[in-house]
Amino acid sequence: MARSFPYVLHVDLDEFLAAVEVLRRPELAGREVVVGGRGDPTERAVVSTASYAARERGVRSGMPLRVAARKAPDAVFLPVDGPHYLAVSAEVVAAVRGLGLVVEVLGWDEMFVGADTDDPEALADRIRAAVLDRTRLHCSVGIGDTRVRAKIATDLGKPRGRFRLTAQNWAEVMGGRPTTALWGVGSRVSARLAALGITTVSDLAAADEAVLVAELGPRMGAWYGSLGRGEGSAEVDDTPWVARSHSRETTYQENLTTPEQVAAAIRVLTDQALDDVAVEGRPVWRIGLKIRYAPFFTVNRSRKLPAETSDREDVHAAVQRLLADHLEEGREVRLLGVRAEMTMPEEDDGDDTERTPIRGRV
DNA sequence: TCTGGGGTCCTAGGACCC
DNA sequence: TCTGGGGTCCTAGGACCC
Repeated sequence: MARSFPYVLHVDLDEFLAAVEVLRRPELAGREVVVGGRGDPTERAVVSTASYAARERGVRSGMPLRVAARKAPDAVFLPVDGPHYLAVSAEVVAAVRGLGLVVEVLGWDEMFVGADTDDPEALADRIRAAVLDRTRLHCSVGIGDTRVRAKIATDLGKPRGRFRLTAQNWAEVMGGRPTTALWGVGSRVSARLAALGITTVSDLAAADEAVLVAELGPRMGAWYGSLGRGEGSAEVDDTPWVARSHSRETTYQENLTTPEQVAAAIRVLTDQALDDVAVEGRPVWRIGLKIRYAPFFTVNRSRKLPAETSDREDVHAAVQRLLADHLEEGREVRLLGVRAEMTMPEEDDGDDTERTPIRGRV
């Protein structure tokens, strides 16, 4: 159930993937550790998480492993071990739920927690202690009177700390920062805002909503305005997430060059995506295809199926048709992806749930 | 520097129907 | 012969997040 709280806490593990790997290999403590891809810095892959020591050398999430290796030649490179992180993540969530709190999981390493208390700092400390006690992992906690403020506050408390960000200190703490400091404003939107003369959070907070709507659309325009003021929901919803789609994509170490190679690779990806769909037990109603041609030009194509289906061969046939209709032969292929969108279970509550643009999990 | 993988949501434009 | 207005469905593309 979704419920509003006086305070929302945002709990975020510190250097999660790297910290988990250090637990498995204590001799790595304090060292430059980079987790990404298959752990081979000569491959086409990027950094998932770098330890704080590696960050001091300039290594960042999303950076190509090759670049990371140049910046931190002595770093230890490790492969991403998703299943293990998922298991550890479940332990972290259990530690917080064990305190009798309402928890909304956002991803592997973060969650919102409902706080009905006069002393949110004390609760934050209890959470940090419980997580450390059960998993030997450190986390940081953001305290806010909205979800947005809690989420942003966490970074201000990192590492191993906490920070309170509410209507009282929002303008003072955030006003002078660039709009990209906000959760949901990336480089593209910040550039469009800058063209309107809006460069800081306080600029955005004071911006004319009509101007924002004209530039960014009716829904998003209004939403960005409130974001600049830190306003928004203070709800925490602990109902389990229902996935809308599953997808698989692969960047090939060597580009694919023939249509036969591409068709075979698409079949493999479709099978993998359908394995995830099968766990959900819901039919597929739409399929998507992603093709990244060399050097780096990406197209997405999708198609609604003539009828919902749970038959694997139906989906295979549809994906192969979509591919045949859109693959440009003679161009080398760097990445392929297949997405299957599933029907949603019938909703129990008819009223349309207030959905914020920036969501998603993992 | 040479750019992963798994997701979600929003917007715009064309097709089609009344 | 040149032309409405509204609504819905579908697809492509964009943006963002972890």
